[in-house]
Amino acid sequence: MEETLSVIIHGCKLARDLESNLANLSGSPNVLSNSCNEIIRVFESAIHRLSSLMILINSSSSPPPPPPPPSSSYPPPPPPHHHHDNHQMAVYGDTPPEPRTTATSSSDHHHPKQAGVQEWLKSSYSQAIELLQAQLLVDHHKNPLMMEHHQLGVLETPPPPPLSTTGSGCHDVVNKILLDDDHQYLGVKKNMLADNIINIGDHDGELLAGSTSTVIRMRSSTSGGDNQLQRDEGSDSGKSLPPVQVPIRSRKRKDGVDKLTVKVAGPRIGNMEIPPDDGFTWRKYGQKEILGSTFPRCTHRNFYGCEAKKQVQRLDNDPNTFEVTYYGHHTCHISSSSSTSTSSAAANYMGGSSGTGAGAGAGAGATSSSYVMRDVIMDGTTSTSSVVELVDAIFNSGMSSSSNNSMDSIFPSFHHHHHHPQDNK
DNA sequence: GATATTTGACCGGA
DNA sequence: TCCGGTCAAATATC
Repeated sequence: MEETLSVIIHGCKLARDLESNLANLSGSPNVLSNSCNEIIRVFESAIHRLSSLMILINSSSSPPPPPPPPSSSYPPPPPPHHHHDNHQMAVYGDTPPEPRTTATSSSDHHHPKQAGVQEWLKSSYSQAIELLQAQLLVDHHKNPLMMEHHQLGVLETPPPPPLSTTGSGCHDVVNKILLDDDHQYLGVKKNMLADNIINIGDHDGELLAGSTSTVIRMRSSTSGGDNQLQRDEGSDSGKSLPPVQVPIRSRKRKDGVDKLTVKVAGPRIGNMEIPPDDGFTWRKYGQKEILGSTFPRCTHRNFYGCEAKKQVQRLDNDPNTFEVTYYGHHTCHISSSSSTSTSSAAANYMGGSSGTGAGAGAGAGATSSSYVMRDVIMDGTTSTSSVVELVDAIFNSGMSSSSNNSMDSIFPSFHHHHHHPQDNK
């Protein structure tokens, strides 16, 4: 029994560690995912031990032992629910509740704890992301520099090789994340990083990445100006961020909305004219020829009253790469059905998506985007949604292609909440 | 008909 | 004044 309790305690410890490092790991979705998996494994082990113990006790007609003490850090598992139900992670009570069904299954009743924990950790992915994002935002507000330090510290940044969109490089990054972040115990989940994700960084910053030097950067744009902090710890390990908070000046949108820029490799198959689907539903509302750019800049907005926007600019020097800049934050969880998505393995990145890229045919069907990446990073103080979603995107590289990638299946109700963009005006 | 994209025009910031 | 973001009517698709 003591051993079982120690397992439970270990699980609680892991959960607490995860909670305490949530902000720090916001840029390492793979680490988070593995942490969750580890926690699940630990508790599953505890459940199995307890089950065996109970069998022994029952066989000897002894009174059943008291239930294992619940984790003080993590709340009890949520009520039984359908696998695809989108319920909130109760542990992070600040996350807005999502619609959930009241469906219960017999299997859930058989192993409420196991099912609860697993469901909690596995089926609340989007919630976790949102949560993470909120947490990240809070911490980022507290100490932007430290956040960036964390972000950069997690990802080692070797000298960028020639820009490449091959997946192997991204996988290398994942490995680095796990190893460098001292979370080896979590293991390495390969093939998680979207191949399409080439770089995440400040819109005005230089390109940091190649496939093996992908960097997730968190930049602050709390104040205007271009004098933003340009630090790349990964590539220059000799530098260390000072423990003091230095004013960070970065470009801030005139309307005060922060932005997040990522570079996304275009699809390697299918229509290479459009960026991959980022998992959100976007509506293109503008296209502008930009001086000095070969390709026009497309502007997209999100539906559903969400204030998020994004701009998609194909790079002149690398037409297969799209620079996607996200503004604002998502207040929705909408996602396109990705019916036309090239769906790259790349994760669906931020909130919205879509697009059909320039020249794409219009039509309702076009709403599904082909951009592939989900939010990634926000470089602004008020930005809230992106970082997490980037994470989401990264993780979704493996998930998104699966049947449950369809956000529609997760948020079917959104189909009934379409709002014409004009409504938002 | 509903919904989404295209595209020229308008407007504001630098 | 130029550049770029947004608007909104026209157009396309389902």
